[in-house]
Amino acid sequence: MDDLDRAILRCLLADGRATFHEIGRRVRLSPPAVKRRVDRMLARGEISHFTAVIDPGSLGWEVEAYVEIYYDGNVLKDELATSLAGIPQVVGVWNVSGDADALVHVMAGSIAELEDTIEQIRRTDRLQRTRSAIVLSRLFERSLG
Amino acid sequence: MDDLDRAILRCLLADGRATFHEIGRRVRLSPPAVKRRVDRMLARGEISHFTAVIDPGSLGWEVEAYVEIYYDGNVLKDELATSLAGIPQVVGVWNVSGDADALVHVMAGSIAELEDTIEQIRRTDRLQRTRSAIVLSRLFERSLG
DNA sequence: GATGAAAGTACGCGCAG
DNA sequence: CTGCGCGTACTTTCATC
Repeated sequence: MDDLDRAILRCLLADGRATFHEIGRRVRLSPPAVKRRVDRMLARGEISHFTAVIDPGSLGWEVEAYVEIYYDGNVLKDELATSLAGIPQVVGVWNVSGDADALVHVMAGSIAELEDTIEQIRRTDRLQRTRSAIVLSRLFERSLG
Repeated sequence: MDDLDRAILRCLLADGRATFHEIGRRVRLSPPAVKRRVDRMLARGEISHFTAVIDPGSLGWEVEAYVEIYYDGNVLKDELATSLAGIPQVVGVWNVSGDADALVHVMAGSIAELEDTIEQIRRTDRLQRTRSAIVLSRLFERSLG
């Protein structure tokens, strides 16, 4: 991972479908050289994969919330992951240090659906309480370059 | 946005560099038909753009935290966004309802850098206090399909 | 379907260890 | 002298009309 790789990465973060030709033009490298470096970054896991960034709103995901969960005693990571992965509205879960034990990212179509989802989260085994923050607006979001 | 569009979207979420041929093979559509639909989704803003998903760890971003911020009185969205956008470690900011006023997503190379970053966030105008949750592990993260 | 562009592959060269 | 990484040339596949 040198400066050239980082420059290629910046191009791919900005446009994940950029051609090797176009990237090569920007970083002054031939298309095959760019491909080799991209393949290497993929093999090393530096690039996980490529994806489309979608607008949640235009897909009907109007409500977003971050829900802290507090549990009673010890809960295994796998246990928690498995039970929460079964809820489609749960799009991310992180174990955290601090007051709460875990942070859950929820996307829902409506406030009612959010309520249902939190209700479902609360049914998780040994879950003590939750503390929610509903997203009012995204101020900004950027990819790490 | 019909089922066919959603099927195409699923392909692009799984592989943002998939060719129109490959997508067409999966959804039983000709490559030009796929392209027209993708272009339409881009034009409508349903697909925002394409990008590479990178592994934060292999790029040196070893520490991740969510920082709630509480401010004193009213703070304008633009004001907050502008001042926090100046901190490179701040990768996302959302205004939220609940106890806190905003939620800040922070990525840092080390605990020391995280400390510095929180210190910087605290220097934001009219900021009263912060409450941090350091991410211990990602249990899972998925894209909304 | 046809054409032009990009991806993928093979081979040889130059440079650093 | 070996390994790595680039570029050129060529074939296959894809995009676009």
